[in-house]
Amino acid sequence: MSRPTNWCHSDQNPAYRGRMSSSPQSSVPEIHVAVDLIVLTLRGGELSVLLIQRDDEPHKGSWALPGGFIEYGEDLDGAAYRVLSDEASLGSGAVHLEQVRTFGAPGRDPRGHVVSVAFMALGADLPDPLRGEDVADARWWSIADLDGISLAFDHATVLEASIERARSKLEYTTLAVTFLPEEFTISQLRGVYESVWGRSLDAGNFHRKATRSEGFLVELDRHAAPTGGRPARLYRAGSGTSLVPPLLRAGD
Amino acid sequence: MSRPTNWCHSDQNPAYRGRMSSSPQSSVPEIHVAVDLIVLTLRGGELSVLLIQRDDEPHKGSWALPGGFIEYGEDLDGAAYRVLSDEASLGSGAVHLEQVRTFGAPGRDPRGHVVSVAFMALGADLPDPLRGEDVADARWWSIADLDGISLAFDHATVLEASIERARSKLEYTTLAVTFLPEEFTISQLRGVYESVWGRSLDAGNFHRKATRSEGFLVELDRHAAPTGGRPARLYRAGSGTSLVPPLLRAGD
DNA sequence: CCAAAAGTGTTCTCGCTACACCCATGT
DNA sequence: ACATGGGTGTAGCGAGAACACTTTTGG
Repeated sequence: MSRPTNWCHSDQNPAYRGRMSSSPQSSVPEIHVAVDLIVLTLRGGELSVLLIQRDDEPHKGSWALPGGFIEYGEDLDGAAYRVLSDEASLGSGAVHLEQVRTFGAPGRDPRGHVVSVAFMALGADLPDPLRGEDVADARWWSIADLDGISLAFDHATVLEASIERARSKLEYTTLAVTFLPEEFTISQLRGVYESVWGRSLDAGNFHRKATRSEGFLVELDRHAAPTGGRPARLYRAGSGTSLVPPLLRAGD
Repeated sequence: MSRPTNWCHSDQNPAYRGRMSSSPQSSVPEIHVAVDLIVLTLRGGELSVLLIQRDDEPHKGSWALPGGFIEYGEDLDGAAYRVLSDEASLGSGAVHLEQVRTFGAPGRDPRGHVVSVAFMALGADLPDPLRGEDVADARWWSIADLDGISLAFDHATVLEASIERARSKLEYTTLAVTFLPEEFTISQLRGVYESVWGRSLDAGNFHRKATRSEGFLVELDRHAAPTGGRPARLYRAGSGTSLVPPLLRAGD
């Protein structure tokens, strides 16, 4: 990373010299680094996000994304997993974690300059959150129900960017399986696409495209319990990560 | 931003309380925030990146990406533009700037924990860099010539991620025009795709697809000076940003 | 007239859509 | 039997690839 060449302040700010001592003598306030988590799952066929109601100023009473500061020496992913486990009681095996973008406008947090790395976490049927400290409430929100709600900080923007990222990645990656349990049917997989994209897909065509994408699915010998019709074959996720050809959402 | 809810350290570290005072009393060293720039342009039909040869430890003598620390209160984009102007003498009008990803592994800089936001900057026929302070050398490298070279820090990874991002975005956005001057011909545009993707494209088919993509190009009444054949019509960039249908690189 | 680059036309193929149709189960 | 969801077959359409062909310039 960094500091490739002329360190902009290397000759002005002692904090940037040598081994980066921990206490700069200057009175310049520090920039803080945080992670924000956009935890997405499907609840009853609805794409849903985990939000927390703030119990402190600023934005007291507003709904916000879970997040927290990064500790010195901690990996970005590690911090995201820690927040996930602290605030959503989710182990690292249960979710797919992926960096979305970093937000660092100086005015986004009224208390100071906070640079926040947004992480998207996708999981299958995640449990109801435990209420953490300093939290008035915590619960899953269906994306559709968030229309009139205004989120704290710039979290509406962050959430919007993450959802669009997820929608887009379903097209050309095998990301959809992260919304499902270990074993699943093609119908369940189609349900993921329909829920995330908000449109219905032709069952027959979807079946063909999904089963023919190299590396997407592994066929099992078992079938799911029937739900009023022919029992569906079970599959698990294949080893591939990219979907060729892609599964496009374009066609109206 | 953030700090949505239970601030992980809000009750332990005074720096995270109230208005975020600038001088924590604890002895925990600070995390520093930097930007790294992947400046890409076309030089003689070759996709090229601006690198700087380090004049200080660590990695003294190695080639690295230009970069610098973010100042308190400074926007991420603003910091990127500042580094661009300081180290590459490029004004903000000349380039397209876009965030790629943030790298924050604690061991990536031996001097301390530096979280670095990578920005990709694309421009048309950018000038040779001026040599900044603390820089042994600075020059354009053709991507192809970098094969055996090992870059400082984790910059090889950062560069690789950026190039793949650029290649991919040419498919479904109008990003290619940022590599060209204000007015250009379809052949020049095709040359961008060929250089970045490293493969040749059918001139006729490309012409049709480019001119028929809504919002991609604006046709001008003038023509370029002929180069041994029929003079090519001039175009300038249209107002659209996404390319529908996309221009895929898949075929062979 | 010839070479070379800019554009246009044409054919073939392949993937997707729509929808008909058969399969396997519960009631 | 019939309803319901799982899965396959198939005709038609539309976009891309390959390449022939026309246009417009310079030598």
